[in-house]
Amino acid sequence: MPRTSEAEKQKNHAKILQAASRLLRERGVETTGVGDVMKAVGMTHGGFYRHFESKEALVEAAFTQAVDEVAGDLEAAQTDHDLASQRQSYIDKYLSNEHVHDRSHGCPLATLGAELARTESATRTTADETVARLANFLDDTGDEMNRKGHAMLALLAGTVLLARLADNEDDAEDMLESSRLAIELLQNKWKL
Amino acid sequence: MPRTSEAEKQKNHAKILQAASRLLRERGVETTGVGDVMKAVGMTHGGFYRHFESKEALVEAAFTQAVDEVAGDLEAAQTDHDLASQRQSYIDKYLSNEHVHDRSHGCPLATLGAELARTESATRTTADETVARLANFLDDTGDEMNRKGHAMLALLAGTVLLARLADNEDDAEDMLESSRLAIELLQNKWKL
DNA sequence: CAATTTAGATGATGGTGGTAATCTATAATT
DNA sequence: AATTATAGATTACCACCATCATCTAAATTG
Repeated sequence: MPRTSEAEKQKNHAKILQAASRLLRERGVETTGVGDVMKAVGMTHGGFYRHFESKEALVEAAFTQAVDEVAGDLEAAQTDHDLASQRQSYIDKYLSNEHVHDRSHGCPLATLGAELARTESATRTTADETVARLANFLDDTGDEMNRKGHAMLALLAGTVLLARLADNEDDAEDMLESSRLAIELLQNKWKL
Repeated sequence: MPRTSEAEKQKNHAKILQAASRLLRERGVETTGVGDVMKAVGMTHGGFYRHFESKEALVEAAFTQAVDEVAGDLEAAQTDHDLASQRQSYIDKYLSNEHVHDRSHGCPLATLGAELARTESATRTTADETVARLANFLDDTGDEMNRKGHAMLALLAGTVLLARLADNEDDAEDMLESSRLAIELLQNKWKL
């Protein structure tokens, strides 16, 4: 059957990346095999190394892809009409039931953060940069360190992390509501 | 060499649990093997199944152990003289550099939460209960759902999660300082 | 169109990890 | 003291996984 055209190769590359971006968030880095990813795109594991040098390279690319899916438009949106409403929309989506239940499309920091923190890979550095990007998107009115934005992001990520532990739908929802109130408080009463 | 006395077996059991509690937090569940744990206590993997029925049973016991190490005295302390200072001390320790850098003795929710959220194991339920315990320790003045306490815990866990991604000591410290300010705000300005 | 390159399939390799079987020396029991 | 039970060591087994070698059919090149 092989070989495929150059155009098709690029499509397949994108599909692998997409599948990885979702599967890694869904099942974690260590628990997702190269073969799983390839199977998800309808291919066998053999062709993988025509697309990526190693699993680690895939993880890095997929993480970046996940970040871009979730946050890629944020900076672009900052020149748009209503930045405040864009921020609020992001917060609302972050603190939604869908986000809690669908890891595969959610924030990669909440899902993979702990795993990445254990590594010295380039992916961890990417994750670190993502923290700054998101924090700056969430707020840029505070001090130079943007403490307000960082605190808001920590609250968001921590909320989803803990809400995903609940085996009860209502508990998860309470967790989200708690966080909404806290975010509001941070937004309105942050001094300096 | 075998066999050892009943008393020694119990000691070894405790040592295995302790090593697991630390190694799992340090390296994660999926990346820590039964053999690694046994090696850490100076034994070979063979004897493991005299102590635990499976790796999953070990994980559950070790997680509970980690929780008890970190939070076990909290409820007991609530009858003590100065609950408020005890809370503040807990928060200060949580938001410390040592906590960020020493995963092996830190809060298991921050380290293992994401991994546990993917499972349906008893350990996840334990983790869920731990959330409630800690939230109630952190605050009990609010509504019945204890939204304030839950928001505070989410902020704490999220902060440490993200601070551990920083490859720069100062960035991590800024993250912690941001969170301290936010905690203060939640403590003082939470309404209802 | 002939020659060459290569995307993806198949299968092998080496390593690891969880679990079970067996062994042995010592503790517990009678 | 003799017997029995068992903690921990050794070894084996099986499954999984990352990576590589090889094969092939089709795409690219000239």
